[in-house]
Amino acid sequence: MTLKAQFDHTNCAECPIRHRAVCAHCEKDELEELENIKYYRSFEAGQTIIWSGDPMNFVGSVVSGIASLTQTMEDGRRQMVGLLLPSDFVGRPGRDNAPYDVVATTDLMMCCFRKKPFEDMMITTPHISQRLLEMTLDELDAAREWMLVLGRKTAREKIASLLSIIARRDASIHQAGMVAPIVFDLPLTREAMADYLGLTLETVSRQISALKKDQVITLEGKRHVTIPDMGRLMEEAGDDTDGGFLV
Amino acid sequence: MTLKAQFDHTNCAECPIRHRAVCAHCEKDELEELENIKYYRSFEAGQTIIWSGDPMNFVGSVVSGIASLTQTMEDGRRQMVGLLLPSDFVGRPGRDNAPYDVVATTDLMMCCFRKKPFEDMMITTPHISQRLLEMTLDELDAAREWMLVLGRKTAREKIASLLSIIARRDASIHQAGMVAPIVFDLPLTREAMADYLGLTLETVSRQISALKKDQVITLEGKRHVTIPDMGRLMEEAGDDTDGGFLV
DNA sequence: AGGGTACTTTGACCGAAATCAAATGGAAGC
DNA sequence: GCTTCCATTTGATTTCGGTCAAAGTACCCT
Repeated sequence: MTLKAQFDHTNCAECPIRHRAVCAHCEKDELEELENIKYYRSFEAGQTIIWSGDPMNFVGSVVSGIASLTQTMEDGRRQMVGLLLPSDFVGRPGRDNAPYDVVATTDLMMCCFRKKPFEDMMITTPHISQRLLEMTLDELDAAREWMLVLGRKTAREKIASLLSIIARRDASIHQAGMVAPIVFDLPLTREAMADYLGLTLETVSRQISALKKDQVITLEGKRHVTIPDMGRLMEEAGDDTDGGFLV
Repeated sequence: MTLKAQFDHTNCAECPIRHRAVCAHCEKDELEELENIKYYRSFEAGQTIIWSGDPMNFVGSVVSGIASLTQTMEDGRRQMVGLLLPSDFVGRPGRDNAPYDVVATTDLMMCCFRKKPFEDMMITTPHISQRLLEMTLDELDAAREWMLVLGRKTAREKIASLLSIIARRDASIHQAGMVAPIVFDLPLTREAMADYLGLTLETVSRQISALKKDQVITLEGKRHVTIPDMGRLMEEAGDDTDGGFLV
């Protein structure tokens, strides 16, 4: 595993998520302590990392790639309840069993800590729990935003909302402004988008076709998206467009 | 205000939410410090406590009554994104403006702290931020459960889910088992239930009538509900019924 | 008692998204 | 090149919940 070997030699100081992850507030000495208990794990696209109900013996951060949290009903209906991007945290200190399936949506690299040592460190290192609190509050806000999407938006608005979320994230990573056209690759299949938005994959496909026809977006292939006018997309999403950026 | 006077003299030791609220982990001395900066505020049913976008200069705990967090789109579509019960925390340390409307659903008593002193105390008192982290993680779980309801459940299942949530909460407060019939009053109007579940109030009304006809529930008046068989209700909610209690 | 007002129920009809079904496209393997 | 396997698109039809409309009910308030 070249990938794994490469990461084994990475130290925290040059970690790409150093300033955003659960370790963001840590001092040098705290970071060294974390460094002693961390280990990297890689997963392939499609691989289930943790099954709902299984014991969780580690927690960790997404370093690269995308993972999703999904709930499934007995009859097979599925709802994605979390989309985990680089720097996002997986697992809950103090909990033994996973409440959701965690699935690698793309190839994925995670920085893991065995749960017990991490929990011990949380008690002695307020910087970690403070950062985890910030991140959890942000996730709660995102979940509530998402509840509005699920509960009240039309299929077209749902698709536009998802696209604008991905576009904004991409723009923030690439430091680009919102003026020029935004270009990105969809990291999700139509089915995953449907699970995210509480739709069927057919409806997702139809609404993407409709947005394309109406020139809100442009598609090259199935996944490569161009947003010529971000303001237009946000109107389609039903989001408040005046004033500026949300959150 | 007899109510207010009564609460002014309450000390934390005899507070009904002492062991569940953000102060739950505090030691005696920490509690005294909190006591110095706390003040009570009461609100009437229907009163808006905070408008979305307004500056928030306090945070606090619900002592009694129910409040709700609601998001509203420009065209008036509304989605409830949080239901705040006694001991739940309102506000986010480190944030200046409210992201949602906070409305008193019933008459409400809150234990408030001005934001700045509370934030200062959070830094010096890990017990507070640790407890707030626990509570926020619980809220995040609840929000994700709710996302499954909003995204994938039918109208009938949504109503049954809401009833079972309220019934379980009531049962936990009254220490009652799940064997005997459960009886409670709905703390929400049909419209508030619709806002909670992403439905219209007409659909809520119809589905409640249907559950009544099928003897899943019994109604006296519009609000007084009896659940003869909790297992049956949870089946109707589409929840895993085998094994036992969720969460 | 009467008359608001707010909440709730019920009915008729419509439409957006689900369901069922088939075709198309694209990448991997042989 | 051809086949296989997925992901995706598109079409036809159905259905659940929304919309519009009208009553019904309970609780205030003089």
